[in-house]
Amino acid sequence: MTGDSLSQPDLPQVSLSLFSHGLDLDATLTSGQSFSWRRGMDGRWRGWIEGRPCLVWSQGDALRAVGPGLTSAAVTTYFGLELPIREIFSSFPNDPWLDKARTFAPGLRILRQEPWETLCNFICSSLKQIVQIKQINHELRQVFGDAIDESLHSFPDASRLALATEARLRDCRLGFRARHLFVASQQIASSEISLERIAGLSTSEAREELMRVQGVGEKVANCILLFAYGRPEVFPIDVWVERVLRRLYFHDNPRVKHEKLRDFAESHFGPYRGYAQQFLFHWIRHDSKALIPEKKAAASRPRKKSSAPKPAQKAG
DNA sequence: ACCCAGGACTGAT
DNA sequence: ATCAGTCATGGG
Repeated sequence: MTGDSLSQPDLPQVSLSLFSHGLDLDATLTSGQSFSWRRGMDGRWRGWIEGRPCLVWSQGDALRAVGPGLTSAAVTTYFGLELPIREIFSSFPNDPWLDKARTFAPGLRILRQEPWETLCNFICSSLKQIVQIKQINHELRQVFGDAIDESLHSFPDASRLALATEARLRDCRLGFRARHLFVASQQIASSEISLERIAGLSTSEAREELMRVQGVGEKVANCILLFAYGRPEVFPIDVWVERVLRRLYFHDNPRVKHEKLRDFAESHFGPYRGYAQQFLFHWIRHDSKALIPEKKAAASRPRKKSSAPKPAQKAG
């Protein structure tokens, strides 16, 4: 079980120290975009960058990373350290809710992950909690991945999962998602759909192509575009984000349709609305005071600022 | 026991 | 084109 089937060539250990630009690892790695990082007792995170195992942690203003074959370019791209975060923030609208969300975790960033694993993670995300998606990711690695050591396994590629059976996938707690993941693996392994080609398409074309994959609808496609293909303008609306939009932005219109929420987000949150979405998502899931019951919310809703987000005047 | 979870697919209108 | 029903499973 050790040694002969290692997928990792024997690369030299690399230790990096990069300027973190305010990156908050804890917020970023617990914000429901990646599912393979685990925090050790020492607060350091063990996970994967470009298919290689590594250890990352914050040290003052530095982001430290250690792992075999690691490059500063890989770490920089993965954590989005090259992106103009000040410009992203200044592009946000004047919006008290978004301000609260951003203040709650200003170091939250959007990762640029591998498309295949991200595709699998979000196919498995349907009606699953984040802790369960992490469990499924771990299970898929243990059962189908290559062993780096006893408890560390790479994520299986599409051709590997395509050789499995739906029943064996189902054993990884996948439930009804087993068929989706199985068919998706075959679609990718057979090159019926090319994840590499999608990188060169426009966002709308890429979304259309991703939705040809079994188990990928609009929301999952948007998550893949945002968290793997670096498209900051997509705004995934899951049950939590929909809840925020309804309660905080459309309080006066309880029957507003999903389509209207999508159109509002497109026009309201600016060109980096994917980041706005992620701040809102992380805020409502981790701040117990973010979403309070409706009647109290109405009482404590900010009123002073006249430039508050328009709560969708009159559903047209 | 009950409700919910980073939804997608299907078949009936 | 919209719309309810259905799909497994585990956490709280």
